[in-house]
Amino acid sequence: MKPNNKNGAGTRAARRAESAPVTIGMVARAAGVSASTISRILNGTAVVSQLKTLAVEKAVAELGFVPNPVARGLAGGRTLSVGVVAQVMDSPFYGAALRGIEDVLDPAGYSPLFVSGHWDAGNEARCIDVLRSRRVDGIIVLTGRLTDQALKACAKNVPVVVTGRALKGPGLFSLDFDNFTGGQIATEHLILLGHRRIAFVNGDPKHPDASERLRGYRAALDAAGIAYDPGLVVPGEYNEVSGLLAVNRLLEGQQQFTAIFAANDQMALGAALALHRRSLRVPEDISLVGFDDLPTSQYAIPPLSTVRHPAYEIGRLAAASMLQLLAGDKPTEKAPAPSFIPRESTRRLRS
Amino acid sequence: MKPNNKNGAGTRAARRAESAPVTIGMVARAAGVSASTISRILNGTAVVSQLKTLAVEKAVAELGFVPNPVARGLAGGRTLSVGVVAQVMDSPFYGAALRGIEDVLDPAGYSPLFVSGHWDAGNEARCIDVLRSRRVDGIIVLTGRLTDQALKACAKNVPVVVTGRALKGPGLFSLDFDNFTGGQIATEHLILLGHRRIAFVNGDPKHPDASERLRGYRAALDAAGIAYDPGLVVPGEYNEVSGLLAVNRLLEGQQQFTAIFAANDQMALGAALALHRRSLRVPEDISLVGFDDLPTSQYAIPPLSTVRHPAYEIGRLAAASMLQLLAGDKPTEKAPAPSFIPRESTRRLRS
DNA sequence: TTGTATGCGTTATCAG
DNA sequence: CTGATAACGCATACAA
Repeated sequence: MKPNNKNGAGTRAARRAESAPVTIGMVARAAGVSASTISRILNGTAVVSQLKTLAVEKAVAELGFVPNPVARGLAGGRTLSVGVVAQVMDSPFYGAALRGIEDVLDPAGYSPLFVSGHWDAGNEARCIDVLRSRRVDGIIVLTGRLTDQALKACAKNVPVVVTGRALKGPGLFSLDFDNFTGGQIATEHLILLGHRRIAFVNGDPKHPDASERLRGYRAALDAAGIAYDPGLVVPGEYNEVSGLLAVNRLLEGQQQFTAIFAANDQMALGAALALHRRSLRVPEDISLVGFDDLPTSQYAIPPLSTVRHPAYEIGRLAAASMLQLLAGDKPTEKAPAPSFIPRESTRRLRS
Repeated sequence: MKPNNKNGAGTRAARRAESAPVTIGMVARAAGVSASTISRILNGTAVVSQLKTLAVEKAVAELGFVPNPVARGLAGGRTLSVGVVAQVMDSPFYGAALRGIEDVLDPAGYSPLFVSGHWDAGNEARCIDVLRSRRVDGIIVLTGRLTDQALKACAKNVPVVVTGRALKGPGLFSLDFDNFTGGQIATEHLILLGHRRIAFVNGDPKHPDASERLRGYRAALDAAGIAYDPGLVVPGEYNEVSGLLAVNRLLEGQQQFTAIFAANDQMALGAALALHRRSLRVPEDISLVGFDDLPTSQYAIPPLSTVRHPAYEIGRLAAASMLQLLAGDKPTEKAPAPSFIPRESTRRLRS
């Protein structure tokens, strides 16, 4: 009989006092089986007799055994964690997506590991390294700036789900929101209300979304036979202050316009304030539409007409796809189509 | 010469193709030293000769060796990760705090592991179990609903930093924002402007913050010799719609008031919309102040006067405190004092 | 100062 | 179907 060190309190283990770090070995002894059997039962790796299964389940329950994910990660390669590369944690848009991801991953027993890329390809690459070093089972990239190539390379080693682009491949799944159509329907809405001089506040050109939304804007203009006027397109950076500045520039440039389409809600809100400062009323004097439908947009004054970009839902779908990939299945999720949410910031052009 | 299995592609390792999972052993061979030495150099556990140190550093750089946190966690007990119990990922307030935490933890080599408690004590307890099972080195709890006792118990096993309450102890540090004073200065501001009928939109009573802010409101009233009128205090839930509803209730209740103090900005924004719907202008007819100073509040129409509650900064401080705790030091950080940010939603009562 | 042996808690491999 | 036994990659006590 070999000496069993059941006395606990080993050198290092002692640090983590009482709080019962029950190990698989303890369960094994309690149930009168080997550790391998426990592992097999818990993971469904092989069939074991009813008898032992019951005994083990009982022991597990009584001792309150919880497998150590760290050890599990080292031994088996699975850590039951998936990395999420977001860009900025505190953007209302990403926040919702993260919640969606968490809501799906959690019930499946997976933990998300969030890291921020800060809209920088190099930084995103570093994030991926961190995640991989932590042995995440999969990586979700929320609309990053990494090259398609980098993503494909990454997918060779670990399942990848990416939003904001179309890019399928082995171990790689993408969920692409249709920003083009989004930009189009927003513009069409304004055109339908009689507007012809429609300004566009562009998003950060570094974001792939932005150019698509602009393309949609131009397509709608084209379809309505309205000439594209570059003077009506002003740059922005997807935040409130840039929307405010953009409208100031527009106004100072003596541009004539009756409506503004901002490439996201945050800029639209900034634009609204700029108009307010000049005593221009929305929508009486100027119609305004945004993009994203942030939770706060419906409480803006006036409530903002916008294109719904369901971040929470996209987060859920991305996580669900990852779960499929992890299970060895081929994901079939599809990003929801954009839809227009008319509220009170737009109105028919007075003729 | 023992057979060195340098051929790579072992049974399981094969799965993670190429992408160089450089191990400490490979560096050891390359540098001509033992693995222990590498470990010692990387962790500063012991003094090693300049010569070997240089050789190792060179090998590490050339091979691009990155210690595997998983293995490190199993062996040493440290995972270089700290758990963060937030409540709702997509609240603008928590978003900022999370960013602050990440910004401090990341340079220190620690990864945050975010989990959402959803304002439920039971759920928070479960979150802590998850975090502990993942062997995080420390836990940051952002204003949860756990009992002080539960927190103290937890701190026995792992360092804990908690915001939103005063609760020091061994391995336990707290960062308490002064909500009382915050409520007080907001109310004082309105009183100074000549307002005496000041409505208060309360926060979710389940949040500890809310009652403190209310207490501050009452204290300011008292100090100014204004009688407290329960009819002017209406319940809210810390979100926009509840602020809107609260004001509706106030208006329908035929209450007379010239100013509103909402216990957070989100409710203040909802309140603003409710007033707008009734054609009551802010601040001409009603003055409005919020609490938190969300990034969007300065772009509200009109820009919202509010109490600054620096979420990002608090996140940073919490993370910094955790780093101290982890280093064996006693944290000395202190939550910033609340300050009032006058903007355009308040004005002197016309006499 | 440095290398060797051992262990961390699981999973995977291989005999039975 | 089941139990030893060997990894997993690193940190540490121990010996040198």
